[in-house]
Parts: sequence; C-alpha cells; structure tokens
Amino acid sequence: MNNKQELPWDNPRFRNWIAIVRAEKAVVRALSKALQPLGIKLAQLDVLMNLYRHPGMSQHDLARRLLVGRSNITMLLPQLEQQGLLVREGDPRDKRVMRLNLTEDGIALLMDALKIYSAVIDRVMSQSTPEQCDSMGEQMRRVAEMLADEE
Amino acid sequence: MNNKQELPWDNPRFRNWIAIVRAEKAVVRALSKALQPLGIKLAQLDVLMNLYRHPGMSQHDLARRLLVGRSNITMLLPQLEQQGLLVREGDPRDKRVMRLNLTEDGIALLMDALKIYSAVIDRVMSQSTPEQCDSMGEQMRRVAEMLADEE
DNA sequence: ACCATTTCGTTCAAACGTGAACATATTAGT
DNA sequence: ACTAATATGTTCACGTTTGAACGAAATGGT
Repeated sequence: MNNKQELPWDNPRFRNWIAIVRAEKAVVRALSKALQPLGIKLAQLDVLMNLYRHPGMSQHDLARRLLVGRSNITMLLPQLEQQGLLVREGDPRDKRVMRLNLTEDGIALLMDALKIYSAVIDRVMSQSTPEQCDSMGEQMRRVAEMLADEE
Repeated sequence: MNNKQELPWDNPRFRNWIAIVRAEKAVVRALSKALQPLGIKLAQLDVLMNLYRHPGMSQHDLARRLLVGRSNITMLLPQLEQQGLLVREGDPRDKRVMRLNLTEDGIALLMDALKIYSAVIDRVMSQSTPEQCDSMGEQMRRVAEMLADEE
C-alpha cells in the first residue's frame, strides 16, 4: 500500500510557499521588535503608510487595501487619532464616508518608522541580488493581483 | 525643504517586501476559505504538517518551529486531540515533555487538506516559472535561516 | 416620488495569539 | 548530596482581528 504517492513536499511550488510563509512570519517578528522603541505597532504603521500614499482615503477603501475587515479599521483609528497622527472628517458629498488624512506628527512618525522598517528589510534581504529580489517582487505582485481580481 | 529624500518606496527591496506581505495575506485568506469544507484551520494544519514530518516532537519544539508561543500550542492541542487527530503522551525519560504523534485519522485528514492546500498554491503560483519560484524559495529560506540564527 | 437595495461605518460577542507568572521536573555547580 | 539555575507545559489576563447585526445615508428601478 502506497499512500505517499505525490506528497505535497515533492511539489516545488508547495515547498517554496512554505518557505515564504516561514520567512514572512520571522521578518514580521523582527519588524515588530525593531519598531517597539517608537511605540507603534505594525498594524498601525500599515494604516499610516497607506494614508501617506493615498491621502483622503475612506475607511472602507483602507480596509480593502489592508485586506482586513472594516470593523478592524474602526477599532484601529481612535488610537491613532488620539495620538494626533491622523484626522478623520466626514465627506460633505457623502455623509457616510470618513476621509482620513495624516497630520504633520503622523508623517513625522511614519518617516521615523519607515527608516527602521527599511533598514530591517535591507538587512534580511541582503543575501539576494537586486535581480533576484525584483523577480520575487514581480511574482508576488502577480499573485496578489490574481487573488484581488477574483475578489 | 525636502523631506522626501530617500523615500522607502524608492528602495526596491522595500517595495518588493511590501508585495510579499500583501500576497502572503491574500493567499492565506484563499487557503483558509478553501480549507473551510474540511473543518480545519490553518493553525491546526500547521501542527499536523509538522508532526507528520517530525513524529514524536515535543510541544516546545513544535512551538519553536511554528514561530508561536508555547502557550499557543497548549491551547491548540486539546481540540486536535479530542478530534482524535493526534495523541499526547509523556516522555518516560523526561517527565516534563509531551511527545506528540499523529493518529491514522490525523494523517488521513492531513492528506486531504494538503491536496487542497497544494492545489491552491499551484494555482496562485502558476504565473511563475519553476526557476523563478525556486529562486524565490531559496531567498526566503536564507532569510528565515538568518533570523533563526540570531534567535 | 417611492420603495428596495446597496454602501459605509459602528457595535458587540467570540476566536485567536501573546507574554508573564506559575508548578513541576531536570541539569549544573559546588 | 544539595542548592541554584534552567527547561517544559499550563494558566490567565490582555490586546487584536473577525464576522454578524445594526443604523444612517446614498443609489437605482419603477
């Protein structure tokens, strides 16, 4: 009886995916630790990053971009707002949506955090050539796009 | 005044890393959804996978391998044990450690789950050539190893 | 103009992971 | 042999994320 036929570990794609998950988890841990001195969490930094690149975003769009639930955003924002890192103001054209924008303090903290973030990434990716790294990024962008398309 | 000097988004490694995080999140969501019919969660499947490859593992080693806290394992195992997917028995040589082993049912469920898992991965990675995929896997293994070494 | 449907944000209970404190067992130093 | 230090697993309180149910606002069909 042979129940080991075609084990997933024989599948290169499977093995490589496992490696991605493990590395991602490890790097996230390293990032969290590195950001601790700034008193900001990764989830919060994700918000700041996206608001910096897309000012005036609604909470709904932010949730979609971060791949989290809308309620998560609702629970996340008050902390950041009370720290004076962003402002929430209702859209006059559509009274349901809240427009989000970073404050000066928010941008300043974001920049400090990104320096640390970027330094960690540079370090952990230092073993890869720019070409290898770009190829990986391209593949991952394709994957994300594929899954985003099918909702 | 130029506060945009050397924005992290100009750093290819940074941009590519963001892509990895986003793709990983999306794939994890797709996997969770695909595994729902089997009634097994990703965290539980991680346990089964590791026990299959390393029978007789202790809870401590399992936690280290999964990059989670020991308490997490303690809370995770009773569900799996009550479902008859694994057995926990004390090590006679060291009465502190619990040896973990899959049951027949556990292996059977694992195999079913891995078929689904592997199929999802095959699908999302279908746009990459085997060489690209392997290169990515290699890079990620190096990253994980680097971070594991420095504890 | 009106009603049904959809969208946006909020609330709440539940699930999940974490880290500190703890009990028990082992190991090391002397 | 004895004490101190370390290792394993458990418990508990806490913070985070989720999904369902909800109210308010906008949209669409008739």
